[in-house]
Amino acid sequence: MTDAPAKAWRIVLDRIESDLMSGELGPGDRLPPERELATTLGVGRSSVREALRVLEVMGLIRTGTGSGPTAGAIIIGTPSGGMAALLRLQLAAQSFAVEDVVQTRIALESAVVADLAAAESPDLVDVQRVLGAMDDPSLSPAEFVVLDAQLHLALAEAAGNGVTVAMMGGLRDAIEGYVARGIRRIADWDDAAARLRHEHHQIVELIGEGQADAARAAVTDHIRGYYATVTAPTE
Amino acid sequence: MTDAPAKAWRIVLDRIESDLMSGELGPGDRLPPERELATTLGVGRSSVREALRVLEVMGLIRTGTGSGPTAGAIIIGTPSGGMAALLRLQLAAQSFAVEDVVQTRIALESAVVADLAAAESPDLVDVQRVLGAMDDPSLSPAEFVVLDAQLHLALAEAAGNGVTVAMMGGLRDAIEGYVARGIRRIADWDDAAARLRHEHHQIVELIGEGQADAARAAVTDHIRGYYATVTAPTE
DNA sequence: CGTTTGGCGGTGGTCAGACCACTGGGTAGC
DNA sequence: GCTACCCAGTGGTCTGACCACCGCCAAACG
Repeated sequence: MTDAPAKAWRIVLDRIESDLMSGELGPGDRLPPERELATTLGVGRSSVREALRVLEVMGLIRTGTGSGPTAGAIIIGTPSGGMAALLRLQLAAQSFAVEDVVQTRIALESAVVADLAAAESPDLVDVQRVLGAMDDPSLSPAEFVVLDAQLHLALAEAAGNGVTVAMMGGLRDAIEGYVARGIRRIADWDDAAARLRHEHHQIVELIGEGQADAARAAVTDHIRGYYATVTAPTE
Repeated sequence: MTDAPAKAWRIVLDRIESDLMSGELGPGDRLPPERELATTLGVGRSSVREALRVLEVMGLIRTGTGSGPTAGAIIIGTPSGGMAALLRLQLAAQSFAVEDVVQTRIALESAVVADLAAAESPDLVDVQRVLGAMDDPSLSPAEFVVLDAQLHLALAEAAGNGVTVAMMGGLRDAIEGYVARGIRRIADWDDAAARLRHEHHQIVELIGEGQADAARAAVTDHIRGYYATVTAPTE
């Protein structure tokens, strides 16, 4: 009873996780070849592959064919995509509501700007750079959206919290498909873009002035207004 | 160049995701049998299994052998575990820092209590129930920690944001292994527990009084103090 | 007639083997 | 010395097979 026969792929997953935690494996390291892992752990190669697939989708490893430094399963240093994939799938499965995702994004971003405003001398170089790039009036809506994403990510990165960066990126990625439909519906794009630009500048300014609460409120309004615009009634 | 041959398992994953978004598949539905999916999509069964494994670890489906209603791959209604698994693995891979996880938890929970305090008449029945249960002075540290987790989760659920609930649960789960070591190091457990109890009551009270900012500050101090205690120098 | 029991079909779980594409390095040929 | 080729090792995929498990149903039994 008590000893439920562990599934083969879970053996592999657990082993890799414990090796990661013990420091046996670390960022940049290469996992043993699939065939070797299989014989070592006493499971079939397909089971090993199922475990590696999970790690790959979660953004922990990168697999490459051939030989050389790029081949094999390599542990990724900076996480990327995993959070987005998870949120996107859960959103698709209706486990999450779009409204909740937006609200969570507000919670995280308002905390980010509040932290930045409270910081002694935040490093806003990247933020300022993207902010300037967005002032180009010839930007297409698609380009504008890309830069907008970069701007918000830059703010999170400036706060220095990797978890928040990953979550914010994931949250935004997950709802990108929903807002993309809305972007094309905006009648007066130039007007909307002008408002977003103004709000961006205002938020960064508030951060610079150390007004945490005001920055928090501005970001909340900014994000909520953004989604209100792109999800406005189509008629 | 442009037509990168899509990996077989990604074909399966994308197909299932699109079926989910189009409403073709929904919570409670059963996926086609692996063999049928394989022939339908023109891939091997092993590729189908790799995709399903990803969905399973992410908490989207539950697989069962045999026949009957519990057999096959069934889409889960309420997400669980996926976020925790992702965060735990990323933490193990040193992609995330424990400090960042704690900070993100503070950001989310402070937003939760602020929302609750701002709400007209929040439903705090579950919160009050767990709060009362924690007053039992005969609780062991392990039991106390379990109830503590329930309390914080109950707060998030009261706010009605599924994404935040999942993230908070995942964040807490991910660092559970780290704090478990610290719990046993607390010299004066009764003293620490008394302080935590007091802070819990205070936070709930502030929510009831609608003092959003004070509740936010109290939660921030509460969580930071908690982790400061369990990660205190061992000497 | 009611009950028990056995087999049957369909499901996921796993493994073994084979083949392919790709990459890098070593070697034979120029 | 340089070039072109071949080889070994890697992930990627498919096929076939076998097993454990479970519900269903019919046959056997009382």
